[in-house]
Amino acid sequence: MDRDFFRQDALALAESLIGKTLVHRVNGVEIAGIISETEAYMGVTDPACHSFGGRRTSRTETMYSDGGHSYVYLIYGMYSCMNITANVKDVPEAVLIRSVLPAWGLDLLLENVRTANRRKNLPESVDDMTAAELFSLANGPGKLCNAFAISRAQNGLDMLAEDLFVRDDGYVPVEILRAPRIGIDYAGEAAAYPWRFTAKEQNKVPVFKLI
DNA sequence: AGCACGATTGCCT
DNA sequence: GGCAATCGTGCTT
Repeated sequence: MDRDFFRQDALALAESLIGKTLVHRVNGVEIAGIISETEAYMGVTDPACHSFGGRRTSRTETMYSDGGHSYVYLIYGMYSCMNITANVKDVPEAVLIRSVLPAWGLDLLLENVRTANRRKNLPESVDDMTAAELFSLANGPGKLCNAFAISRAQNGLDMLAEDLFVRDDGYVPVEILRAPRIGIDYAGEAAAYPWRFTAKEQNKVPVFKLI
């Protein structure tokens, strides 16, 4: 991807990211998955967005960077949320990555999930997991950050560098569905805007065709 | 310095 | 379907 790809507004970027691959390189090992669910946060005019009304604090500072940087914050005191900044510098829009379909680096990904959930009885190997079981390891914003080892240590990274980035592996969603965003009931009428994008699922797994 | 609450998840009934 | 876990953030004092 190039810088212009990320300089779309958040609504366009959120849709464009469905089917792209999110990659995190940890100690030379690549964890990667196909993005299957996103939400657009449209900046100063969006009551659900952290930068609503131009709010600019130490937490929201990276939202004001140029398109294509990571914005990672902590939610509910226990989970990280991974966003990618949209639009140009000083226009604080972002796209929340809500779900990915794990595709590469599955051994390390499973190990990350096991480390974050020591009490749960998770499979020891990916070899005997179905696609639906693999999908369940990263099908939520907090879960995918655990699976990808993303925390606030990864806040503000340039997504055009080689640590945490997006690439196009040729997967195209069979169909993109739109729905209201999750967990923003406080946002008034904006809570009903269809600014969440999902890849259509069949048998509990998002479906892509390889071009 | 204090406080209310959240772009969530998993476990319980 | 309800609810607890858990703490940084932003706003008030």
